[in-house]
Amino acid sequence: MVRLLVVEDEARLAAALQRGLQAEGFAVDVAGTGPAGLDAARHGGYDAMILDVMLPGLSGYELVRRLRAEQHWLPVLMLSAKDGEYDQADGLDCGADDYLTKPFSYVVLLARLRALLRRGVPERPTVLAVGDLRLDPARRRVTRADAEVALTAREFALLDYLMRRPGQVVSKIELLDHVWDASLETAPNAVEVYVGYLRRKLGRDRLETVRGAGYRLAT
Amino acid sequence: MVRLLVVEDEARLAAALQRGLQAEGFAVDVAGTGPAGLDAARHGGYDAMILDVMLPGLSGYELVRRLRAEQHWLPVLMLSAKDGEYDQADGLDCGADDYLTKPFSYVVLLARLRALLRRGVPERPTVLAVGDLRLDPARRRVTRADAEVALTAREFALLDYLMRRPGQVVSKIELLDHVWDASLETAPNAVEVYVGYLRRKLGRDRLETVRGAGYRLAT
DNA sequence: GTCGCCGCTGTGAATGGGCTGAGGACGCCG
DNA sequence: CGGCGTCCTCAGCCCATTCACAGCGGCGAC
Repeated sequence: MVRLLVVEDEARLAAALQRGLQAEGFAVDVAGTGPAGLDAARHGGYDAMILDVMLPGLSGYELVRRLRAEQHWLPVLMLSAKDGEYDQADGLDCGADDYLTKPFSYVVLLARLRALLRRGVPERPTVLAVGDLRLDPARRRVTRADAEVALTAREFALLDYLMRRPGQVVSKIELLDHVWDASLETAPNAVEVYVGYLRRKLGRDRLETVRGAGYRLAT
Repeated sequence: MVRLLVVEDEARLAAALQRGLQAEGFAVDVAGTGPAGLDAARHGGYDAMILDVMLPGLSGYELVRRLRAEQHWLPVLMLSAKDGEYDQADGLDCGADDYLTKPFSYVVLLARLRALLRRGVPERPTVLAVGDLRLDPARRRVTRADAEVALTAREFALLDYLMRRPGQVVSKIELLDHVWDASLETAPNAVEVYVGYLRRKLGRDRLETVRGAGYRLAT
């Protein structure tokens, strides 16, 4: 018997999901708020969780983040309204395993869910490694050629974001949106400043400037 | 029917153990690597595990540590090569229940195993150890370099939580959720205060502050 | 070469995260 | 009731961190 947890505050959608999934032979529990969902996920012994992003009390992002911080590797399929306010990378970054944009097809949901269950418990997210750089999100440690590098919170967040996209060009705007608080109005120069800090600590040639486009982490 | 799990990569020894123990009336499964052993131990419903220290993929120490961190209290009998690289205390500290040094007598193995099974599932986790700190959850005692340290209930709970995640950064929010009553609205400053108390009692450098992220127990 | 723009960096100010001493609230025990 | 131990809030301090600013340097267009 495969046990699922659905965390969704919209009662009609929650009920529809529950009925549909039960018809497929799953055992389904529903939680209607973020805190209730977090608690159930912690202690309920579920095989997977379907999680809405917009939730009262605690956002889906925050919920997954906390779950992962506590070493729970329950597979998570995230549902988001496609209002563009949040984007896909956000969900995956904070520890979800797959992602669907509302409105979604029920068949697609089922297929993704089955894929997730087949994959089983995601192996513990390993340290991120690019070249001789390592970044361990849980221990919040960064090493370069096995030597520890001390980073401030902002530097760490920036490097984290770049290391999840090695070789890709990331624009300053994108970095401001994701590494800095989106609401806060910060000058793009701040990104330049922090890239400068990272270059000093990690070596000049790790972070390439792509003039007019953004930055790229050398692979 | 008593079910045993043998985790041992040396095929000849594994086979010998399996035959011998089956002759004694046990049901015996064998896993040949650390990860396979961990997985079997988690889900296999065994009554006890015989575990080699040197394993491909995941050491025996690490295997037990993870198992205990997940609140599995399966009795574990550990086997180590006596090359002195690891010592007995290591094995016991990380959560094994008994210990044998290779080469061992089969009769002794059997006797220890029977003792372990008779004792039943250890009622509580064994002593948590990090550096020269020991914390015994059952007896509610903490020692530092063999000297007892008196802690209040809250201090104890906080240290307990941190010692189950050595080296990892734990945020104040997470601590409030787990060490304090989640429902209760407590200011994050309370965490700072109690970290201060622990530092006074345990030594200044045991608890590292990771600014903007949380705290980390030095390993 | 010249010009303009983009990015880099040293300086310094404001912020706010974290630490601590003081003390109030509460429960327990004599 | 008074003393004691524990829990937790509060306010003030310290200083690492963050970021704006402004001047400089270099790249690319022409």
